[in-house]
Amino acid sequence: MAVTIKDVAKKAGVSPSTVSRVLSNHPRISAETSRKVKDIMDQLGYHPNIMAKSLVSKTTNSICIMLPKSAEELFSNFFFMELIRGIVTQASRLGYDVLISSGANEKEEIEGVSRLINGRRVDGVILLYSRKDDPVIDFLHENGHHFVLIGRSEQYPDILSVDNDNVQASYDATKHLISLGHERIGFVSGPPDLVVSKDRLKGYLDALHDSGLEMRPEWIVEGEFLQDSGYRAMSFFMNLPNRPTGIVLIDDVVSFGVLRGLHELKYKVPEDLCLVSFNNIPLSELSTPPLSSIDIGIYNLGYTASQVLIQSIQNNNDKSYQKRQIIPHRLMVRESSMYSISKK
Amino acid sequence: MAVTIKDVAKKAGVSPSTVSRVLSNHPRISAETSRKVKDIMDQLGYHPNIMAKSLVSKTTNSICIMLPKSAEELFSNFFFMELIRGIVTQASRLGYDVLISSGANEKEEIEGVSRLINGRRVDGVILLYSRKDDPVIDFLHENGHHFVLIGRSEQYPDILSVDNDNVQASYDATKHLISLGHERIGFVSGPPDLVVSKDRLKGYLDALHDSGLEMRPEWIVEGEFLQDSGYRAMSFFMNLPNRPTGIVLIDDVVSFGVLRGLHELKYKVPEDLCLVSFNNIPLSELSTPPLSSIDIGIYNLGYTASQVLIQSIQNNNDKSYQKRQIIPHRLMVRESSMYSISKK
DNA sequence: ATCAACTGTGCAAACGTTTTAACATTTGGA
DNA sequence: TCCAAATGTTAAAACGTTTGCACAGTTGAT
Repeated sequence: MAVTIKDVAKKAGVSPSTVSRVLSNHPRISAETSRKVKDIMDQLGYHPNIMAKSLVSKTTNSICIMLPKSAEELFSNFFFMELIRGIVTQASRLGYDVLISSGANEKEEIEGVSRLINGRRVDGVILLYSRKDDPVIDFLHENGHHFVLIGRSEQYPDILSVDNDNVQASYDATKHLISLGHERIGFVSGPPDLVVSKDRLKGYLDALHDSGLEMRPEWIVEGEFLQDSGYRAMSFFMNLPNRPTGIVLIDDVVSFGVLRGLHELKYKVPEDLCLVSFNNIPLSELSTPPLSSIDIGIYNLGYTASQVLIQSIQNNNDKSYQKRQIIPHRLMVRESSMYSISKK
Repeated sequence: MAVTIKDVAKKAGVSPSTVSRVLSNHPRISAETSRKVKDIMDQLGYHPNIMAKSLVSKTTNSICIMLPKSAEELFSNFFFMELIRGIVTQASRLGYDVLISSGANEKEEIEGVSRLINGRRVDGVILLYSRKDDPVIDFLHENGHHFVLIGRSEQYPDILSVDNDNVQASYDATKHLISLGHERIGFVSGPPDLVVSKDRLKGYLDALHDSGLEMRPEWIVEGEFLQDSGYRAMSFFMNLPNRPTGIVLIDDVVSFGVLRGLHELKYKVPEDLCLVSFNNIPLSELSTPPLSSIDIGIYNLGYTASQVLIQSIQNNNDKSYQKRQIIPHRLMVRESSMYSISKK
């Protein structure tokens, strides 16, 4: 059917081994033979069978991405697509293919990843999230598979990971409000089982503490990465007797919910409430008013994750490289936080 | 190293063939043998080697998605992620893995897809876009590969494709404005080399024609799927002597650009200009005012594309199924178009 | 009792590569 | 001139499956 290495060999009058060596640029092949074989390949339209190659070489030149079920959420769409773009771009540059796997729950996720990695279909895995106590991480770690985590693991501090300095980023966002004179600052967090929620909360608390500002439990609200959470947080905050004048939010989409609510209730942003959030998705400069946001370099996170994973696959033993990569963040100040509080 | 079918066979005291047959639920295997072999598999932690299986069965149980370089554009992020989710979900349900491929230009795209499909790494391809005269389609069609197009091909009308009835959808959007009394209606299109731009333009023109309304060339503007295009179209329209009172736009993100411009210039939506656009991305109900938009069922497009492709792979010969699937669309009327023009 | 059909299993070839070891030829230093 | 090293190529085994064919044993209708 398809043309194989044997067909090429026969037509070129050499052995299959020679053809194989031409393919891999083996140093001991003469220039003449190489030329001739390559011509025949073109002529016959030869394409190496990747499966056969993988079978014998025990390496697949592909990696897989675990897409969490939470990718269904609104927030995730931009974030994950951007991550995937970064991953695919760098992987492809390094000659790797990318598979996407997903599962409806943790059990399915493990089954999927196990099938792919134990079935020798992929050489490594990228995890796009970091839950606390994640059994998928347990599985990969215990069995010594190659993987990299986008985010941070509390269970295994020394695994390969690519992350932002979320504590610092949140510290920066909070300090930004403090520098504008805000003294009552709220925080809208994400699901408590995500490490990122914890880290950003810590940065917020640190900043308050360092500035000698009051921290009140009722100024901290938990939610999802959904605009509804923002809406609800807004209602809650605005009804407090001594309400915050500024808030830090875990994600831009949550901010959109807050904006919508404030608009409905005829509040003004930033005069009545200042907002700073995370992720700097493209629409955050399109909202009314435009949102101040911490750019976390999503594409760069994905790009670097590919890089790190493939490096680890290729230098199986070499432990010299950095285990944990930190992608720099950057506060984009826009109208939603441009309001100074004058002290009375 | 890893545990193979032979290890299982030896331990179970049967032949490798029997183990293989247990794996594929061959009818002639006795219940007792099957039980025993399966126990041993669990005990040994056996996982079939997918590569070896593919090599002999000449089928990979995977498909690939060609991610166009335009995925870098803003609009695309939500759209493509949603498509991918649909594709991956259905593929995984049918036991297929999904690979993502991309290329910086058409040449790279063809090389990538050729390597994967000729290298027998994937059984079929899903194309996420439909350009006019696309060489990737030429390549796939000429070589008789399995593929499905999300969109429509002008070159090959009878290839497998999943699409909306974009002409009708655009007709509906335009009719909606007409039914509110609008008589001067503009259209903001996308890049002219995309089939979808052409189809939506046609629906708009048909609707005007059927209602006996005037069509003016200056009311039709071409752009990209970017908010900047919307901004520019807005400036252009609002400076016309006899400007439109309503416009149909190729994409929600373009509408965001229009909204921003109108807001800056203190125009009111929908009073000064009514908007209806396409795709109904989640943020379109969050904008001020919320956008009227045609929901095209993005997830469903992806889901169906998987379904159709895999069906075609599995029934290689059977030509009985529908070549072209149309996903229903639905107009979501929101505030941006809720303004009737009274006849004078 | 006979034989056809069925049931359950094993043997061995095949899938398309890579790679080890071996071989033949050439080169060049002493 | 001789031998060691370098160069270029090949034969054959291996990777882990699937599957057509063969075979033995059982069943059941005549």
